[in-house]
Amino acid sequence: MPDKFLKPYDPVATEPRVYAEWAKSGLFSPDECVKQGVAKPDAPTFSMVLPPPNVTGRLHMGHALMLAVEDVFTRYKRMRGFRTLWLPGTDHAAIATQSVVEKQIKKDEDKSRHDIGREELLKRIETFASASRDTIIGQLKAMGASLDWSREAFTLDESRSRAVRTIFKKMSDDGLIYRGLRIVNWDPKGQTTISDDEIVYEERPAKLYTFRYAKDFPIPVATTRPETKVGDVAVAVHPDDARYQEYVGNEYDAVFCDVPIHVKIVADKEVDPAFGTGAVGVTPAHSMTDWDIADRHLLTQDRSVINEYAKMTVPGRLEGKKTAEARELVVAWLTSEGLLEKTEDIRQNIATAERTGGVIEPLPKLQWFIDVNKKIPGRDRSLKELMLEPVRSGEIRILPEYFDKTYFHWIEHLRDWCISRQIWYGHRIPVWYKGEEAVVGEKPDGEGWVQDEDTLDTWFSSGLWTFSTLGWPDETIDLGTYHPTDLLETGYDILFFWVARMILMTEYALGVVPFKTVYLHGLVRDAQGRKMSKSLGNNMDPLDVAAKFGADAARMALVVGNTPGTDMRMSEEKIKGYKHFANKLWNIARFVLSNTEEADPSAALIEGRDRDHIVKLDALAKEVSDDLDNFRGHLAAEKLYHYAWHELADVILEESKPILAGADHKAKASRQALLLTILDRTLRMLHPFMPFVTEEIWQSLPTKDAPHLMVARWPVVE
RNA sequence: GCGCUCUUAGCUCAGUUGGUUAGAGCGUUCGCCUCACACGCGAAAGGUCAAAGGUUCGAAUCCUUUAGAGCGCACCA
Repeated sequence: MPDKFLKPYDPVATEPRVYAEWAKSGLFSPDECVKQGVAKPDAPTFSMVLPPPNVTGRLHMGHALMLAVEDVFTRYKRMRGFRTLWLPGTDHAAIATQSVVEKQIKKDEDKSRHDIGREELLKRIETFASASRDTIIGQLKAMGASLDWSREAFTLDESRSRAVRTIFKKMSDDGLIYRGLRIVNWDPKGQTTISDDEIVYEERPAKLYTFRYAKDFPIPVATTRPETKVGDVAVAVHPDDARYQEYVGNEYDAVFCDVPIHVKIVADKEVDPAFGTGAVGVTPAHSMTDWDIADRHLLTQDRSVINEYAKMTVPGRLEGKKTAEARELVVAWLTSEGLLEKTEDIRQNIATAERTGGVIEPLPKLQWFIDVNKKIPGRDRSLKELMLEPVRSGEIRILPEYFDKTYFHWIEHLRDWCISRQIWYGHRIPVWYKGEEAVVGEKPDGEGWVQDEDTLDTWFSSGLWTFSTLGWPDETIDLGTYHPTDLLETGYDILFFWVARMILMTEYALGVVPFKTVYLHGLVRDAQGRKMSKSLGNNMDPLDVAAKFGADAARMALVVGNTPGTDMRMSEEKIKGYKHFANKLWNIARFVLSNTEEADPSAALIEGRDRDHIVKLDALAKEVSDDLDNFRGHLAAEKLYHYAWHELADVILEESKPILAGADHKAKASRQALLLTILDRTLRMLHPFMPFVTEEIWQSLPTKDAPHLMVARWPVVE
């Protein structure tokens, strides 16, 4: 028995060393597995892409969960002889990354991005992103992730950029991408548009004002934003509302707080007769629904009264004022004119930008969109239908299954996807202008071409991730071999952001699904069930956890009993429990090795009642394999834990003591072979969950039949 | 408003398609440094599976209703 077993297991000293040995072997790569004979050249494949972490800093426990689950399946498939690819990478995360760097610059130098300029800002972001990437890669390795580093990708590298340009051009040629004036979610703080999904609603107290535009105006109107009323072009009432029917069609002129307005009364079914006065002042330029109402009634839509800095643009006393200030001025004016009828306190949901916290100001802007309803030429289907079909048919299976309802619900309400952003970090829109001319795709030859200023929504490039990472648009061997991928494992919180976009992009570009199964994990919360966040200071850093308890312990704590789709609570206590388990394995090995030093490990020696233990273990192996085949790692882990501790240690080891000390040599030999066999198989099955400690022990076993446990054969009887 | 999920031992959660006395971890109580392990061993207490009704030979598991909690989407004039 090696001396190392005389001391308790030390994960901190062991884990980095073991990882380095794996990395050196090259066996994270399926090509190398084939070359070294641990996978057959024609073996079935199992492939997965790593959801690329944002290069905004460092990983949190949610990432650790993702890594643990994905590595479990990866290692399992690899041990079962699949040509297994788990492909790593990072995401440039446009807005998120830029806003982190911008904040830092603001703090350190009190400068805005406009003070610094596009080129310089990009340089700084790239430096930051590259440092983040290094940190993140270190964390991925510390968690034991068996990722194929030879294929590492980045959403903004040249190969991925080419994929982005290619698909943009294809979509544009198919008429699916268009540029149009629409109401967008403008974030005045971040100075960019954001998508509907990047909005967070915050409930705040607000005041609801009931007023008339003028003394002779027949209908009182309720609003929480009096300052926008200078942009009104109509008043909408419900078609069935008896109170106002006689006025529908009438038009009125008024001067509202120094601003001349022209208001028409229209009937629209969108109006809720029970809210306020049942009459809506229609402000097309600054409200999504009002824009649509104006659209239906052919009213002016471009009556803009607020600019990108959330300041008023109308002449008179409001000019140049911030909206909040303007609101007070309008209320004061209404009061002095005797037009204000009522002020009520209400609770209101305010749209804010997820990244910057800025209050969203809906503005009409010229933006790039993807049309999700238009039929794709030659396919007789819209992008929306492409997203719907594979999930509906079961070609893509979402786990837990109930999430497909959420998915359908979201798609049904999906509107055209605004893909342009007014930030600098990201894929620049591949459209080139010269005078009246515009060219989509690669930069045309000749002088004087200017590229579109905007960048693409970061999800545009991450939507390509399963195939851009495999070399698309080139017809690479990787693409043919590993795509569609088998499993996509990610958090349910990005089902729409990312999973749906991947299905859209892949179905569109390749006409196939990006993955066959979607495994959605839940959120990792703190011991009290709160979300982990910087402001609460309850974050756990996976590196700290690994340093304290070992990555194996952290992985087990994250995996055992953690059903997909369900949030979990994490605590140091829990992780500590699995550190103890790693030590338990260590001591089991110590016992077995010290009692079998001169023994023959051949399983053929096992006889009599000892065979029953093998039968039991075979049954467990079958169950665990079945669980893993069906992505029930949480059950498999629990069963193995229970077996190792309460069967192997508590029962088998205990009953072995008298046999090993006894005089019956045949029984002793059988028992010794049994112990070695069971320990060997248990370690194999635990390896996907606790790769480090199992590898470290297995290296000292006489049953060792491969260079690494990582590529040893999975012990299941077929 | 539309939709989804959850409610199982003191706490945190499992329980795969309905099938024998409902499980685990932590915690608690009692006894143990027994030559693998005190990061441990042995034993014990603890649950009308939210409530009511239904389907069934049989329900924590399926259906209906109710109550409470959480989440998503929409609205938010």
